[in-house]
Amino acid sequence: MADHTRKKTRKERIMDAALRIFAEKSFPEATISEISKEAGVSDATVYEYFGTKEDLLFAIPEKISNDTFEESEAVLPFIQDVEGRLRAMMLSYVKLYENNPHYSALVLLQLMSNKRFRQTDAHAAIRRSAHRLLDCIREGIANGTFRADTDAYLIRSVLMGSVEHLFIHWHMQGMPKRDKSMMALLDPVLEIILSGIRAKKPEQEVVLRLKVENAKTLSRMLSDALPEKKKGKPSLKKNTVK
Amino acid sequence: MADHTRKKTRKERIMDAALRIFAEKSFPEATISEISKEAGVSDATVYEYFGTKEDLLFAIPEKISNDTFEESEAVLPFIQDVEGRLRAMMLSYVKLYENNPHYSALVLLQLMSNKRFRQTDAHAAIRRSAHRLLDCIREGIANGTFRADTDAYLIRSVLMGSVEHLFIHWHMQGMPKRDKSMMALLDPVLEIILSGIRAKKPEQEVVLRLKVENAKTLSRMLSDALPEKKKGKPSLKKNTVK
Amino acid sequence: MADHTRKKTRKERIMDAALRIFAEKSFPEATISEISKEAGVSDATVYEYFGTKEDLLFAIPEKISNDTFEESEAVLPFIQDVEGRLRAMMLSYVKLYENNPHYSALVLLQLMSNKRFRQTDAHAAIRRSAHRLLDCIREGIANGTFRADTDAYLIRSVLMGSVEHLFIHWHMQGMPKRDKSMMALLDPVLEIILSGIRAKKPEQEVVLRLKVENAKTLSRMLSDALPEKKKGKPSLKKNTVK
Amino acid sequence: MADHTRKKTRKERIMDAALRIFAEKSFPEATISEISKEAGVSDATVYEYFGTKEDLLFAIPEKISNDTFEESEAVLPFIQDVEGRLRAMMLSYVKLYENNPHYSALVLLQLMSNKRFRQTDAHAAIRRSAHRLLDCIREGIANGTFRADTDAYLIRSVLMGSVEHLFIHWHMQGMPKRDKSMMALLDPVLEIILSGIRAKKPEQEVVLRLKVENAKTLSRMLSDALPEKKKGKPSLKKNTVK
DNA sequence: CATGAATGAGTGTTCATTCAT
DNA sequence: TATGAATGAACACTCATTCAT
Repeated sequence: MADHTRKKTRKERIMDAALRIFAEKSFPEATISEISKEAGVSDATVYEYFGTKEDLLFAIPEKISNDTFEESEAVLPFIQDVEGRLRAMMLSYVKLYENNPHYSALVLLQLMSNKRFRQTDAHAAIRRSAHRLLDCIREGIANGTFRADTDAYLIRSVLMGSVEHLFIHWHMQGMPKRDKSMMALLDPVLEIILSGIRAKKPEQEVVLRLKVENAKTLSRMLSDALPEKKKGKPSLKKNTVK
Repeated sequence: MADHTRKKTRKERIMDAALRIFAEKSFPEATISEISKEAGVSDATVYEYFGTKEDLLFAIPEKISNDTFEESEAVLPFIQDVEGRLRAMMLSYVKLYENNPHYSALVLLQLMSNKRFRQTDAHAAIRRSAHRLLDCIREGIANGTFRADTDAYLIRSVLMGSVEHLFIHWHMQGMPKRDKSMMALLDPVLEIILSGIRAKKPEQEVVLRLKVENAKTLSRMLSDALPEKKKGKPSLKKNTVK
Repeated sequence: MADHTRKKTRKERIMDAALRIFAEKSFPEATISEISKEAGVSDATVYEYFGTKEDLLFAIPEKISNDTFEESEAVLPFIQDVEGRLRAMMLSYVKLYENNPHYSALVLLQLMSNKRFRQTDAHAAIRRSAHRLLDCIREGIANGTFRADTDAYLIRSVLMGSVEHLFIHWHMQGMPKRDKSMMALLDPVLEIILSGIRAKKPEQEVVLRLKVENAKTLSRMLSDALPEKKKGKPSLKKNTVK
Repeated sequence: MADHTRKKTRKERIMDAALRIFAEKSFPEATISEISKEAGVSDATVYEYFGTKEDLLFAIPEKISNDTFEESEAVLPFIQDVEGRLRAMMLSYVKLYENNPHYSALVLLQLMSNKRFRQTDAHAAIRRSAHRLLDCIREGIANGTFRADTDAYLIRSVLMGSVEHLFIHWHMQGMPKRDKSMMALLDPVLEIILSGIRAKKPEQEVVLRLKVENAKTLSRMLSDALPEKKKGKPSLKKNTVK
């Protein structure tokens, strides 16, 4: 923080260049000498700091993901309600991805499908973060925020899949500037998904949702209805689709 | 269909081999000579049929996606309701991905992030298919199936992102055999997402959700209420989360 | 044999160039591209024929040593006496080394001390040939040609060490033309070494080595000796030095 | 000698490390940084003392061979007989090679075939030592110890080639511990070679090797011979083999 | 059509060596 | 004197691609 102005070290310059070039050309098509040139060092210097081209690749998310997830974790204890925490976590993803487009391109388009990356500390940090999301959803199920029949894994997949898909397409369209930032998409997405799994609170719902257009008429209807239908069970529940 | 038993042509053998090898090793790590060996032809023969290694790569989804989407399109006219058509389209994705794991690995893990692939006929077919999905969602909005304030793009992203995420993870875990096939995941996912955007049909809702425990009491309550509140609008609708 | 005039194949040209360059500059200092240039092919063509720089290195003695030792083996059955066979074997070494100076430089100065070369078929051929030498010496000991107390291993070391040393020095002096060819050195060397281990054949030796200083005295001594010792065998054999 | 306990200087530590590593891995495969690490100094420090990797290589035999040959030279004046001096010189080789296996591996397996090494002071010392050997053999010829027709160069080659060959093979078998030390091989080798070139001392030979088949006949022959040939020197000398 | 044979172009990686501190 | 940091210069090896047969 204090050294914002400090001249970047060689190592940082190399990682910055590598991130940009790996993200834009893909790992196999990027060459060490292009990276070293952009960083203003020699090829050999890259190998001073990173033993291997792949080591350099993995060093990037290693640094970023650790920084990010530690940061976001710090905020969580201050948020009480499950949905709020869920939103905070998703927001940290979205912010990270939006503020570091090269990073998100790298992770979403290349690293996620790299087998060796999945054995990396960086990927472990990502997994840890995904696990917290899962735990949070489970807590929501346990405390009645979400319906008891919710499949926590599936919800997580829908949540992360949605965000990832939005970013992947954003990247594939060349990251167009949009009036709404990517972050503005988060709440609608969350609302769609969460509204699908929120536990219904029945009594309240009657109270809340009842909209009496004409009380007199209703009163009459009820009176009329009473003698005839003892067990007026106007059906349904039709909750499952089809 | 009719030629199931016919001996595969050279071209088909090459494409089959290429699909498997590209999917398993990634495009840059696959070599023409490995493919030609598996196909039982010479390197040079591969170049007889496909001008370039990349041409061969793109020829694969070209063929598959055209076949598939034409097939699935044929069914749609027979399905009247929007949700049914939506489900049919999603199902055709899921079936394709699950039945052709090499193909889904190739498309989801490699091609999606390939810039040149986006200028391909194969990608055009994929876009067309994605566009039909969008149209269907819009139709649902127009005909009142979905809420008027639904963001069709967002819904499509959530739908496809969920499915893609599920398949990507399935691949990255080595495509484990699961008791429920991937297809069984579709309905829960759809239900979560669609239930979040279905238009509430107010009258029905009153009818549907009202559960009158004691009609007499209610009747009395209403009578009591009448004189005081002419326009008894017991608040509510509180639809926004939190 | 019949195709002496035939144009050399690429493979042969590569091996020829490699032999010369490896011998003159040493294996690590030789480069593939120098070899390929001299052979008139591309670098990649070298790798068509030889998987590795080291494979190319080992392919050279592989070919030569097999050819040579089979050839020399063919003559041996026609030579009865042990010394003659020994000489024939040594001669085949010397001829090979002298007629293929690059080959002898390579083998004597570089390959002999190369650990991986010792696991090679070429080295197996060399070992086989060295073993025949040993067998021959042993046979000489068994049949009385050589003294019974001869250390066959040691003799072989002395024989081969002598020849190798002579060639190493010949090479290190830049292979000077000499009035006597290297082959002319073989017999003197053999004579020195073999004369050191030949079993003495008593009768002949008497004739040959007798030097009578004083015939009268001897005559008298003999006369005196006659009655007593019919078979005067004045012992001796005293063969060990010192 | 006096400074056995003194802490080794940087320079010595570097040379010790270099000797071991050059010998074990070969010069081209050894790296400066491995050497400097083993010596406990930095790469740059190596270059303080030795201008070049090759300079470091040549500095090692330079030091050792000077030390050794000066030492051995000191003893020679005390040995009168030629064979004794020859033996002393050969022994100093064998001792040096056996007590400093790294050194002998380096010299015999790598330096001997290095052209630039032959322009080195170290090689000059080796040549000087080889020259003394030659002088000694010549002296033996001159003073009648060795036969007049001995080829001094050839004898030296046989002597040194034998020792070198034995050591090379010892190294190539991984320097096995042997019941007889390498030094114990020297005398048998010397005996084989020298016995092949020793001048015959006639009297002893008569006494030792005389085998009289028929004393009477011999006696008569001698009597007959006496008047005619005062100094009957019956032929002989037939020294060349076959 | 099919292919064996050939190669141009390229890249990751290594290390001896330098030099400012 | 000692060295940490930096690099220039190489080199083995790979592979998509071509083309004569």
